[in-house]
Amino acid sequence: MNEFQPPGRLVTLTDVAREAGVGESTVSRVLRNHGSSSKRARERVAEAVARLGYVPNRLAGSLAGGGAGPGLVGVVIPSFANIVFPDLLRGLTTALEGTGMQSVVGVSEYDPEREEALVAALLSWRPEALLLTGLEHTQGTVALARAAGVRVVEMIDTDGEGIDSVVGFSNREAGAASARHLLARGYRRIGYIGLDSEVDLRAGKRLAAFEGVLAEAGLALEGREIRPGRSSAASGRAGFEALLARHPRLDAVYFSNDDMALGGWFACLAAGLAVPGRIALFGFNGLDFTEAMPQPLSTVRTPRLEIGRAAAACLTGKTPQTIDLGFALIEGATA
Amino acid sequence: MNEFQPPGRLVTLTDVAREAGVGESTVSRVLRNHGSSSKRARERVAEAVARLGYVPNRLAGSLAGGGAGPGLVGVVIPSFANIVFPDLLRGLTTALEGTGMQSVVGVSEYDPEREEALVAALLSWRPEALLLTGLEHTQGTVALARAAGVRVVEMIDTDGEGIDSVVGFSNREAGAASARHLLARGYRRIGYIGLDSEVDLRAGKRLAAFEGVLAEAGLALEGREIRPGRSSAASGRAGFEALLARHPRLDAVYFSNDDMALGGWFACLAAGLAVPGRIALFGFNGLDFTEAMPQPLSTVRTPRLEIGRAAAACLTGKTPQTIDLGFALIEGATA
DNA sequence: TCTCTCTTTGGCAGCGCTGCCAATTGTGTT
DNA sequence: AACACAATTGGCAGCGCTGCCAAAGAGAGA
Repeated sequence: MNEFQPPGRLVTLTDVAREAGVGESTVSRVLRNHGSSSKRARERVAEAVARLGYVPNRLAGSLAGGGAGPGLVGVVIPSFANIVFPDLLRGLTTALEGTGMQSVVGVSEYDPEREEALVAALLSWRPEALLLTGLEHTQGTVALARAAGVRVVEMIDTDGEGIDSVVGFSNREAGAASARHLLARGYRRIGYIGLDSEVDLRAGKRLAAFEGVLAEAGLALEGREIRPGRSSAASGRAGFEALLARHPRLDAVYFSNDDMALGGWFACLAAGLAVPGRIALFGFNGLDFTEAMPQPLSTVRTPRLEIGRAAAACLTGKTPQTIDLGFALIEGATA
Repeated sequence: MNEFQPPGRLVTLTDVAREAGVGESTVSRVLRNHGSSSKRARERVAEAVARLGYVPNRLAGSLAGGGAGPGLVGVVIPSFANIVFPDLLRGLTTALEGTGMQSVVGVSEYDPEREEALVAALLSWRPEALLLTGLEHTQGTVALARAAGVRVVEMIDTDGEGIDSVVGFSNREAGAASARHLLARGYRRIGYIGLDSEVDLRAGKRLAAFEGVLAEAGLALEGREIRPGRSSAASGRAGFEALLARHPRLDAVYFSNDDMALGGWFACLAAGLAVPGRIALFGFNGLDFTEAMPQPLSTVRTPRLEIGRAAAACLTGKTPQTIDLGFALIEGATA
């Protein structure tokens, strides 16, 4: 590498051209392997690049080429604190690997206004595509996304109208399936533990559908505990203990998330409550640990990695797509 | 928003200038709130921007301004699968919020070569700074990072020489402290369960220091189980069962990660082994769930969020820094 | 040897923006 | 009313690269 660069001025393509004794366009062509070039030119350029330690400037490249070549993908997720979203990114990154695209990530903290600001900020980097979470956005977000003229993929939820492409599963159906499962197992005095539905809209949809099924059976939630902050085992445990203190006769609890359910299970263990004999537990997401539990958690497995991967596939697609990847009800041993 | 844009041509600053009836430089100045401008100019520009739905092109802006204004930050993590790294990103993103900087994330899958390729790719977007994980990199990575002329922050590990800035804690000391704790509690027949140390180098350092302390006490690991794939409760449980089958007389197990330890605890529960009476469990990371367990897990809490936050602070710093954020040994109830 | 075609090459405009500078306008002073 | 001075403004070069095009070189065939 060249250690004699005056700091502040990086090696440019022009430097490489001079060093290699060829024209700029030749260097450009060789580097992008685009158009024809002689073997000799390719060698000289490669040498010069290595000698100078040239790193192309994609800002300039994308600007000049009108976004030619693989570029950036803007991604907005609500949070890093819920494992769901890293899982999404994991699937996405895996699938993006090899395309040369890089993701620029923004975190909205479940705030639609912040999401809008992030979308504007991300679009200013002229990404090739925009990935959002959920279907609910501000008008401004929708307008920005539409006007950007790039593929937009909304992930996770399929219950509603998308801007462009949608990849996910039906949260409503997942909630309904959970309720049907509990009813089929004979549970009637059911409680719910989750976060604010105004914040986690998908959990809100599941809960609404869950309650809908209960209502059809002439039942209602016997109690509910809405927890502040993020989803965690500690919060689930505290919520469970509080809920059970208020409603001692509950025979099942539906959690918004497996993390929370794990906390509930810990609480049962600590209090010596038989699961599911005394009380049944039902989670959501199908996180890894659930199957390792002495009694596997009854839950709904969501295709998080697959959503990320499918979203990546959508990005490059020519036409908008709507993909429902479904979910799987895991019977487990806790409900 | 303007719905009449011929697709493919986005609104430019020149369009805004024309619409507002002012010069381009005026628009530029107003938008960046840089230099002086009259109230009238500001209003007209704001109107035009709103009317046209203008989104600035930062590719052009950064190119022209020599990287002026808040830009991109390149981040390379080994994986999204280990909660540690999303936690890092969470801290980072939180701290970056409001600076206007956006992070471009690459995942190396613990492969140094891939890390090098990612660094090259990220640098081509001319980020303001580069965040790497750990201190071990290929020569090429180091050369690229050095030549880039930007702040480089290596996160998590402080056991060694950094390229520029370093934020983390001593993995060696964490391993040593864990061993001292187990020895002090009287455990002598100790096993280890973790992933390949060649892959997770930090875990390797912890284990080496752990074994070093045992050696000083005239002891050695009685057995070890190296698991393929990623860290998970399921893997921890399977590893624990396998290890205990081979070494039935173990009285304590040190896990490379709390996830794995949770799996071990599940195994004990399923097999009816008293913890820590029959066998003690010791984890690493201090993940959220550990404190919600009926017996809180004995572990070492690592300052993951804080590392992310401190790294963000380093980015903007004028001089390289080395920050050791330490760790906390959590006595818990399993060892 | 000469022409015709195909390959390879370099020059240069321009992507959208910012920095610089000179020109213009407005304000306060005597 | 004429002046100095500050605030505001627009034109234009140029950031590093790519696309286009015309020019030059290399073969191939007559």
